[in-house]
Amino acid sequence: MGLDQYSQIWLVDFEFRAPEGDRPQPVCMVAREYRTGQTIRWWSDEIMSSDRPPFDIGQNSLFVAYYASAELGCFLAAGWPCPENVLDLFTEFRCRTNGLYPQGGAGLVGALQYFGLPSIETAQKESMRELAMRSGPHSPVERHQLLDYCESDVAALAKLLPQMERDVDFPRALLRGRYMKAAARMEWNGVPLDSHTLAALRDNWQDIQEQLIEQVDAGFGVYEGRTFKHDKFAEWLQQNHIPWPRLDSGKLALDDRTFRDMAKCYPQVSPLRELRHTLGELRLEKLSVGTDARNRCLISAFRSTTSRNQPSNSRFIFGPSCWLRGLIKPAEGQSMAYIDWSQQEFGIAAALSGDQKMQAAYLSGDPYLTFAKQAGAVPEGATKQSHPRQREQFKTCVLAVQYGMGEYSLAQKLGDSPARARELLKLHRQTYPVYWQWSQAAVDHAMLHGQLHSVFGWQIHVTDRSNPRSLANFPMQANGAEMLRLACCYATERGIQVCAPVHDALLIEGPTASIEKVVRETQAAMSQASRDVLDGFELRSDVEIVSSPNRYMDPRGSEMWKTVLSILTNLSSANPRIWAGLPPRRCVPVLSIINLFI
DNA sequence: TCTATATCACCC
DNA sequence: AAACGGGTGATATAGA
Repeated sequence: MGLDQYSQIWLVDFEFRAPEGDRPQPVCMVAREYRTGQTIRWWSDEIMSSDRPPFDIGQNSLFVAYYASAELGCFLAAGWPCPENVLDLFTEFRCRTNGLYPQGGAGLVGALQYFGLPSIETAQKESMRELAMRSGPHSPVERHQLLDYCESDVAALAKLLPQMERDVDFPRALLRGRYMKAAARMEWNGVPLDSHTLAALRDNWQDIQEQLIEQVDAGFGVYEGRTFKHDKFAEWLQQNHIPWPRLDSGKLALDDRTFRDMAKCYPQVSPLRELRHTLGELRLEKLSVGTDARNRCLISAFRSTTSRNQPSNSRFIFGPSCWLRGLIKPAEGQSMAYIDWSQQEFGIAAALSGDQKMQAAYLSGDPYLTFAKQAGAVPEGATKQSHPRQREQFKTCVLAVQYGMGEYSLAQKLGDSPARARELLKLHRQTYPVYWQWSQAAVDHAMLHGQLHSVFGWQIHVTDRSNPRSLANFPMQANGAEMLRLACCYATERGIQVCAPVHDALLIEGPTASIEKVVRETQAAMSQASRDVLDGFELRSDVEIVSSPNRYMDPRGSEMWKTVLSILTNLSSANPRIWAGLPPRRCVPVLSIINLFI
């Protein structure tokens, strides 16, 4: 298996405009056949007027690109069918060098540098990219320049491929390439948002902040504009004779936990705590929203060391605090569903370790309570309702084990004694000895062989800087990422409108009339993906459906959503132009809103 | 005045 | 020595 199985190998690069949040607009494309050197240069008019690419994309051809989801996004923009076989050299470079942190990064320039190949200057690259991004027509000279630049990237691919070919793990590389097609499709779809409310929040963001600060800070005087000043707070503490914990660095400890603990003895700091919390949550300026009111951003496939997607937290709607997900809203006649695997990492650990008791716990439907039963901590007949506290503790313990948490951290998390944490961890070890052996064996293998890999070949190189807890967690997280990718492939290939992947979940969309059927199909895709990764072991999934005109709401964020929206309502009653679509309401003093959620 | 670092907060 | 895996990003202060 290798390049020789293909009759044609096309190296392809596009230049395109990608206005914030909008779909890519191809500017030009260069494609070169690897062996013959036949080169095709197309400008956007040729791209957009053709219903297929000017080269073969069938079974016997290989499509090669660097970060293929971008090229495939241009395919979608042109209305072209996607290539059968995709080899993405970015992904393969990431896989090959994962954990080694190559000097020049994982971009095309970095990869060339890694192999000692010459590349064009980063500065020149920047200026060309700007030229491509520029709106408006390009002169013939500019066209020529851009096509030359585009071709230089294709030439770089032609130099990179022979360097990388020998180490490309072929069938598996194509599986990763296949995901790039799904990624392009999801980036193309995006997540529908309530642009009206988003605009209102954005427009009034400063006012909301200022009003909140004005009301609360009157009693403190620790803000300067919208900035919380450490030394002013120190002054206030001194005046009020409140001793405050400090960090090792000597600075005041200002995290929410400290505030919470201190509020127990000094309740007068509570309003400040709530204010800081609320202000810290208001981040929506950089959310990337297209002219069609859909949230779109780069999924950044294979960015993290475990091969997870890593979209920008500020641009992606699932990045910021979960109350902002209230902005997710299906268009008229449409429904959406958030479908996530139930206890995915626990299930992966159970399946891959072969620990029968752990598998039984997973299959019971409530792994946490079953763990408690297996450990003899609760009676056989215990339920979520009868033993909520016990269940919560065993749940926390399970999650802690997956992250390699020690007894002291677990004790903190539990709000219980280190002795209790030690006991829980011991119970886990006693109940699931096969899992613990398997986990230790993985870490040993990593240390001995200097690498660790997932079932479909995503690998990490182990260095002396590698953290044993990271290595222990790698099998769960990396195989979870494999599973998600497979599910995205299956779902998008079946024509399901996948809006976004969220690590252990898919957000999908469909007509309300058929949403239940689409959900079933997606769940089937996710089940299939779990069986494929876990050698037949099937993971369940949970579904949350929301239909127009309702909005998506994460229960954890619903209070916050209400609070912010009532402030907005309050502002709009003072100035109706702020939010024209809203019915008039009685004026609610801002302070009462804050008190309400203290 | 600009940049680097530390700290904090959030996501799965 | 630290003791929670994988991340991104905002903010405030210190330092150049």
